[in-house]
Amino acid sequence: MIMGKSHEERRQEIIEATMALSVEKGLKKLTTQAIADRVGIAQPTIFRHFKSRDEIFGAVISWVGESLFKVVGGFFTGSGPADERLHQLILNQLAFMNRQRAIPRVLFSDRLHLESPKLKAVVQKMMDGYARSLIRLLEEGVAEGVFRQDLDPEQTARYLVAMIQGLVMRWSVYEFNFSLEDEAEPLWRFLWPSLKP
Amino acid sequence: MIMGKSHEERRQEIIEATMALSVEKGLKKLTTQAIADRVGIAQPTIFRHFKSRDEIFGAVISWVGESLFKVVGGFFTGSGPADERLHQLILNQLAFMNRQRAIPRVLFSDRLHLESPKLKAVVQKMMDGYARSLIRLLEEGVAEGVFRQDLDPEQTARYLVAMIQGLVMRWSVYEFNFSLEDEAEPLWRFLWPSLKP
DNA sequence: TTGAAAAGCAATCAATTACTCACAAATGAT
DNA sequence: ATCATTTGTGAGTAATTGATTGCTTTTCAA
Repeated sequence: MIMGKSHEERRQEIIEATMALSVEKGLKKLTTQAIADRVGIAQPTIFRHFKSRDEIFGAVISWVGESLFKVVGGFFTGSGPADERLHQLILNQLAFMNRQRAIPRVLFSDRLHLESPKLKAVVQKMMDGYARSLIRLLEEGVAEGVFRQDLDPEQTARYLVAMIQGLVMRWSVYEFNFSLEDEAEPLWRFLWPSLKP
Repeated sequence: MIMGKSHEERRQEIIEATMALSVEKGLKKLTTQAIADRVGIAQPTIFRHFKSRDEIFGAVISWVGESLFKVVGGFFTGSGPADERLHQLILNQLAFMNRQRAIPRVLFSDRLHLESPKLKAVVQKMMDGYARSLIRLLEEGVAEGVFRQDLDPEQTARYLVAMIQGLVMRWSVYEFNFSLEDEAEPLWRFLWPSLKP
């Protein structure tokens, strides 16, 4: 019997295996057995490190959310003109998702939402926080005069989130067969006329 | 034993029960037992009318797709200025989805896509046909001069689809707690600056 | 060195669920 | 009216899968 890993190391291995499998196989085949096989441990050992299957997904969601916030958080509160920060935000967010393919499979999955009200609440809380930061950024831009004066920040934030989420879902459905990162600049050029003063 | 219904009637009942349940409970609880209970028949009777569970979903997808095309098809090929047709298309499509809540739960569900390659192909074929019609409409608008001359029809079609799909997914995740139809006009006003000449 | 705690596993449970089968009841064309 | 076809059902099967249990092995601090 090999027991090289500590509790925390194993937890992280399980989280990473879960994300990798969500990309490769989708959530249907994401059984505790499949995760255990991927990690190289027996299926019941999973439950030494997580109380339940849902707890694994919860940990994955938290990990992804924190990673995403590390990447884009700076643009919400950083200095510089709001339009340029929004531009960079979209660029960096799509580039991050381009690397972290588990995001659409786990975070944007309607499956998790409808199966587990608890996980749904976790995701919604994250999304709401993201939306609030985006609204603030848009408000700053309107005040600075770099966006349309009659721009509705809440509405615009909804549309921006919807657009990005729709794009990412499409990218996921098409098996990631195009570069999400390369889509960022054209998207910004398309959106800019609706934002500019 | 009551056997009032013909084969076709039962099939339709099963399709409608499946759609209703997808709205109420999501796909997780969408078992053949639940469908049978809803229709008021025994669970094995389901399999007198459908060869498999996937065949039910296939029938639902086809039915929804045909219904949607009946509503929006006219705007693709109709007469009149392309910008006004696009405007009406978005209005009518969101109004239709506002009534047919099963669409995001079934058609836009990543679950079906990843679970059944066959159903995924059916949905993608429908989506591709929709996108092609939209591209043609945009091309006509550019030729008419009612849209920007440097507008890229394929790219714009992708963005429009992504935006609508993102909005509808959000609406579904939030349990349909706002009117999708009321979102259509503001959405059009937001998008128009990116389309107009 | 040692012994309690942690990490591992084989075996198994319990629940779920799509699907089958043998047979009964209803239907409808002749 | 009759009987072949269709529609229906209760009972059961096989497969999947999250989670438990009892026991073994490894780890590591005292």
